Amino acid sequence: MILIKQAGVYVNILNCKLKKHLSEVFKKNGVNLTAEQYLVMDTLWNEGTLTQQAIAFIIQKDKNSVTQFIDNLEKKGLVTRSVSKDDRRVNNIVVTEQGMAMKDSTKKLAIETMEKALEGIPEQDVLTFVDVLKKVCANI
Amino acid sequence: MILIKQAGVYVNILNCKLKKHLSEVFKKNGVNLTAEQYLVMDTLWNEGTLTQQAIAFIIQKDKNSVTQFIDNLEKKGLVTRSVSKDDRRVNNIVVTEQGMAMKDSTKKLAIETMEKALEGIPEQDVLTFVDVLKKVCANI
DNA sequence: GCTTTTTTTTGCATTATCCAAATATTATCC
DNA sequence: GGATAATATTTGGATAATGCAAAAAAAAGC
Repeated sequence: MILIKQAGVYVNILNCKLKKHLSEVFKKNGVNLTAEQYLVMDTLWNEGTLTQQAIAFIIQKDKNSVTQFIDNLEKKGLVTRSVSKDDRRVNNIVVTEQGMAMKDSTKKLAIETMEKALEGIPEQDVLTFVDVLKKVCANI
Repeated sequence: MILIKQAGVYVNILNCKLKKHLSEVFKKNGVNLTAEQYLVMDTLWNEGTLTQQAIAFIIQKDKNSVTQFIDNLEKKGLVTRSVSKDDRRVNNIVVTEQGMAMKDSTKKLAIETMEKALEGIPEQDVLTFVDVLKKVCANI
């Protein structure tokens, strides 16, 4: 019972710490991205060009938030909006050269940060952890 | 490797969903609290009167955030600041009658929300989940 | 007593998120 | 074909969480 309540509390605390920590690691290494902006960039790096709606679906944020993320990433020159030829309501979000140039090093930083965070935790427990995370996401 | 990266992503998504969902449940039941405000109230309900610094330590937020949480809770009439007699720099944060009146029903709502979120997940996995959450928090 | 430390506040900035309304475009229905 | 509905995105306005730096007030140390 107590444990159940703690789950929510620790998810909150952990999220906060992870975001802050990742920001610091990025900053130290000259990467100017918030956690959410990284989320978007990583999605684009993995999936290629996507519409804003598709991004919103994948990272499970609402459309207004995505509009803002793209605004900020565009200001930084990392992505561009390109109106779709098929449907002119749609923006295709394309990673720029500058955005691609930082891909490998930035991904590496993110992975190293998570590896350090998960240090000393048995692999099986990490598997369970991610599995529960996904299931709870689906439950809500 | 992919899995490790996912952990951070899902912690972010889950936190967002949990906060939103809890807000909705609270709202539906006439409880006017954000997730963070609930965190503070729950801490005070459990521990009794605390200084702002103690609250910040327990919920692991910074002092400025706590100042704001207390401001908002005070506006809602749920807590009061009471200058300590021992050390006049210190505010003792006291839950008001109104704050105490909502304790049981609000706690119940929060627990039920988490129970639903964890529905269908084996108890052993929930234990591992919370254990990993705590360990990762400690790692950062 | 003077300096340092501690607790909290204040002001200011950014970011994430939400809601509702507006815009532009496409799809549908009669 | 033209009115209407649906879709993708933007905009404006709001709240909230967080961060940083400086200020204020009180206590502690020497």
